[in-house]
Amino acid sequence: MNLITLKELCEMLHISRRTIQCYEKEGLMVATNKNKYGHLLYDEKAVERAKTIKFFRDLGFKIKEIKGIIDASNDIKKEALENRVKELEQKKRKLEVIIKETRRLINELI
Amino acid sequence: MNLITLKELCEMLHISRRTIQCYEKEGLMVATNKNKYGHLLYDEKAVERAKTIKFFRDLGFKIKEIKGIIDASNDIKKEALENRVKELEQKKRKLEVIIKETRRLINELI
DNA sequence: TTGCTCCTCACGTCACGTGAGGTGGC
DNA sequence: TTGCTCCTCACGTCACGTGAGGTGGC
Repeated sequence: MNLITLKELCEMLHISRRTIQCYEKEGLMVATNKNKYGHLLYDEKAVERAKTIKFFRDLGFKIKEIKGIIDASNDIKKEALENRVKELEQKKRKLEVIIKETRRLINELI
Repeated sequence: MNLITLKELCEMLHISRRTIQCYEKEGLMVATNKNKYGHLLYDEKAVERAKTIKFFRDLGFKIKEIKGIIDASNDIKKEALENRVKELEQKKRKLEVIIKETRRLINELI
């Protein structure tokens, strides 16, 4: 049972202490334990949980939405992910359009 | 001098009344006038101003950043826009990566 | 004792969203 | 008088950011 500290977890996932604190307050995850000094500790399962939450966040899901799908069936997860992929592709197309528009504007600003 | 109402401005730009109110409170723009009933009115210059602000917002600039560039020289604007385009392309690449990852995950969830 | 790290609140931030309470013409 | 539209506050929201104040080992 390898336990890591909150700081190590944050460095591993490239997120802040406050972000993890937010996940915990919303009930999305819990620290595995505390050491004798009161420092928060996380085991591998907790680390995986945090990674999953971050993955959903990167996909643009809100914390409350994540609460609704992270422990749901594969069918529900799959549907949510498929819908999200469609939205992300929409977003990507919009990004491409605005990048082009901006390029044009930059050239006009010579 | 064609004046339009706040509602018409909002419909034209596909943004909310509250969004315009926010731009105005931050000092980014002002209503041209009010009619005798106190309704807010905007002339073509104000409409163009609002369009420009929305364009910068779509590009991801914060309101305070917009305050710093909207009335600046073309050189300053150009630099800000070029930096932003680079960031948007970064964002686009990240989006592509996460879309692929999600597709892979969806297939694993069969 | 000093410096360093961690912890737990809790207010701040950003760009609006969402009423609340009031006005004016029809 | 009723219904509809607009207006101006101002609190709420979301996901953290940023101290504040305190603890414990070295």
